[in-house]
Amino acid sequence: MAAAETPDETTVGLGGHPADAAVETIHRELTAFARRARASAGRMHPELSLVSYTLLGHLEERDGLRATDLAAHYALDKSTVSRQVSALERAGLIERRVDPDDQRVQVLHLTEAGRHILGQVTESRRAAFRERLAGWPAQDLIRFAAYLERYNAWPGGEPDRAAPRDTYGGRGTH
Amino acid sequence: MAAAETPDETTVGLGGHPADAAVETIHRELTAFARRARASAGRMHPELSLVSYTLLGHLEERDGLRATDLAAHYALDKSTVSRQVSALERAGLIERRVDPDDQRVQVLHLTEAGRHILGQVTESRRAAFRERLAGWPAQDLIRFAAYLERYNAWPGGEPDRAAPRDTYGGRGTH
DNA sequence: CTTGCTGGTTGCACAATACAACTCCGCTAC
DNA sequence: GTAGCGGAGTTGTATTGTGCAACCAGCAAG
Repeated sequence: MAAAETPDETTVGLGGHPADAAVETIHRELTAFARRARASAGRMHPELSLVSYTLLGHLEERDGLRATDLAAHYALDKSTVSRQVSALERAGLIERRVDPDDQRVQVLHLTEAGRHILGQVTESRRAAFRERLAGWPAQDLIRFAAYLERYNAWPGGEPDRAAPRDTYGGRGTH
Repeated sequence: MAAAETPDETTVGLGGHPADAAVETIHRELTAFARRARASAGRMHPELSLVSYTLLGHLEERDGLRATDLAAHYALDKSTVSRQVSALERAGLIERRVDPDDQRVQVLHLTEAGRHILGQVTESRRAAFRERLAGWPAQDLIRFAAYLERYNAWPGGEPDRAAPRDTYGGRGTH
């Protein structure tokens, strides 16, 4: 799957090639998707914003993360995460516990309620996705999923813990 | 989390099958992407927010759209579009002209400045995407692009003009 | 002309976010 | 030890995108 070869920038680097158009399309479609994701997510579950949902989902996968981890993972400011986490805690969906090894650190855990809500939301979100993907051949689904994973896994894209994240030239104003 | 999988497989596949996992992955990855798109876009081009960029891009493709069209297309509230359009106009990137056939309607056009800026932003955004997609075989790029298009083209998803948008049925009075 | 619909704008509220200043804590150097 | 540095979180402040509701302005029927 790696397809590490194809070093030929020629494939993706030159204007006018089908591949170039593809990049353009990917760019546009992904952006369009992003534009809507938030809106629809909000409509579906007023209870859980897209952010909250995402954070919660992340916690479900890896219990015991620190706020900083989440911030790094999503390229969010710590303050944002802090507030989101506070909200989540206030809502009783997660718990913050001080790491015995390092008093500065707060380890985050999903509560039962959190797990429950997350389950519901995931279920209905998944249903929507499934509906949307109905009719797709399994083969395509698998490939699509793989592409997305590959895309998101780009180094610098998801600096999971201790990551440089110079992807975007650091602090911007690029 | 594919634990309690309700096997309504008729849709995309059979519970617990690779296809189902794929849907799950698509769901997760797409969401993760959405979470970041905005942030990175903002960092890259303070000049043009993701929304503005998107709207502008849309106008480039189809000159002479109405604000309502954009709203429907992106599932945004008309007020939001109205404000964005105003901003864009204030910035001299687009022009609003009254439709001679219907005085209520404002037809939107890109100005030269708008086209120019859009070109720049598109170029650098494309560069980023291209960098990220470098090394992908052309075949994969094309397929990926096609998948995304197919995904976004879902009937309820992009109600171009006259949109029922009952996709997400519930009007979560937020 | 009155009613009703559609496109658009404005007032208001709110959520998400960034940035900066600050507190706490742990670690290292003196 | 104490001082100072750096990392984790929190809080203050401002900005932006957003939706909803109320509103105004044309068009189309009756």
